[in-house]
Amino acid sequence: MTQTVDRALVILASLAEGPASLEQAANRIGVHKSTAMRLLRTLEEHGFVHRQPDYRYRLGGRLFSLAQLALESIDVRVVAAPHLAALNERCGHTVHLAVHEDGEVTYVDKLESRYPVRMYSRIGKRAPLTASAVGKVLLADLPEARRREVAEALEYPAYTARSIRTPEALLEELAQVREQGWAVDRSEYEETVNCVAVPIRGIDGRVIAACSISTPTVVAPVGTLRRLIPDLLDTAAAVSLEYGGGRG
Amino acid sequence: MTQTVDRALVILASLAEGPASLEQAANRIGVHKSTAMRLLRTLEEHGFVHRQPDYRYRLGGRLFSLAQLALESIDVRVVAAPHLAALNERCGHTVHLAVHEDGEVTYVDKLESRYPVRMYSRIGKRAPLTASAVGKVLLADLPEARRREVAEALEYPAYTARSIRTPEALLEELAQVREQGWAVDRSEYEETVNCVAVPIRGIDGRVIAACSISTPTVVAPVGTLRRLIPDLLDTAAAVSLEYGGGRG
DNA sequence: CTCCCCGTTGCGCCCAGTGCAACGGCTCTC
DNA sequence: GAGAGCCGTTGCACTGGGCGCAACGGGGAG
Repeated sequence: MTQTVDRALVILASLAEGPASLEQAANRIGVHKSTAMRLLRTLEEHGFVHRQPDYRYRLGGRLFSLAQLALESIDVRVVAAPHLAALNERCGHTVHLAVHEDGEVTYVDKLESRYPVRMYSRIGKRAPLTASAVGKVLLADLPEARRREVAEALEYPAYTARSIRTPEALLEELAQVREQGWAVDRSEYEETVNCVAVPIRGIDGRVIAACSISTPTVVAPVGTLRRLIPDLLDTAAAVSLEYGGGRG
Repeated sequence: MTQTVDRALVILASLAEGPASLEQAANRIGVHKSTAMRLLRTLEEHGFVHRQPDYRYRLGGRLFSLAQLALESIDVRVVAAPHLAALNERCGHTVHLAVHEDGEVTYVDKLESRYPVRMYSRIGKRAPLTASAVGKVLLADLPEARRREVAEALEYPAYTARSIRTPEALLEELAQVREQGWAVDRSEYEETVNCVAVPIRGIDGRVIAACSISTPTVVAPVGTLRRLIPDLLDTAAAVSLEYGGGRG
């Protein structure tokens, strides 16, 4: 679109192949060296390229700080919304989007079931990490040490007869979740609700959110819910991909 | 320097504060929204910004791939050279710059001692990881698991009477190196040579190279060498800082 | 000392980037 | 349901700024 910016970005990308002198850089994008110099100077002023003592240019530290900030500033909800809507359209059940926040699960988005019997929840509602499918998915991705630390610190109330009651049991289940790539909640929080969840991953591969389908036990037994996992996984994959900007 | 590129980079940096609509972005840098749009489009074509489903712009995945590539393409030698020269000027001893390569240490730069009795070495020379101060520094930064793995795989020849002979002894010493931030070699490779080394860190904090001062034992005992450590640490810090592009 | 290489700078041309204004799809309101 | 307002998009004419050229200068090699 705009020629100048276009050239500047091409020259920046070309530096990814390795440091270059002024003339090399100019040749790479086919412009006069004076033009390349002005572009590189501007990039340098902003820290996107760095000048080595031998006068060659290389990629600069600003790229790192920006990449770091980008990870934090991205809003998952917006990216996920249409995909969740499509999933909800297909299966008709309650769909949730949740993130890990202060030792609890927070539901940041929700689409209502089309079935007459619905489970209660709302956006902003919080749930225990120990007794929800989304909680397990979010915990399972933590590094081994941190996972153990969190598991030890959590409380394990008996929400139902099936609730997980010990750190050991939780860690064992998390290992399984890591392996199979999805988690299930069989009436572990509310007696009448089952749930399956899958991870949504950020650009760096880390889990940033979890996406789930929840159903009252009277509407769908766990077996029925399991058959929805492929669709759920596809949805999460689509969100992860788009969230990554297609590149990365 | 060039107005267009300058504006594009400012708009890019402003997105680090969070996603923005077209008008917000235009206001942030004080240009007409049509101008901002052209800039953002160009940035988008190159993947530096990404458009969310709600039409807002956020930082794009290209930043991550570039940041990744930058880590690999940076040439430590060029950045370190003047600092090493200054260090050599001050202390008069042999100064080395070394990196970890294929299970050995490779000296990538060297400045000669001003003393008549000199140790032998040259750029490109390789040395064992187990019996050199630079080797210990480079090993000490590896993650725990990888460190143990490498330690197990290495050989432990008796270069001298003081050479480290077992993985256990090496790992114990590496723990100390991690703690104190520098490593020493007391005639462990060559009977007549002592050496102290410190790490040079990349933008991500990982050790990318090691810098050392080596002396024949007849010129300086270990005690004398230890007094040079602060200067050595300052030198390494200066290199690390410049290597990071001043930002990051 | 001269030559050569490469980064730097001043200059004039003209193209490309800019701001304006009109368009259109969308949502909210009455 | 019509109107209003918001915001992204597009076509256009102007001119400012980006462009290539050519000359300068410093450092290294022969």
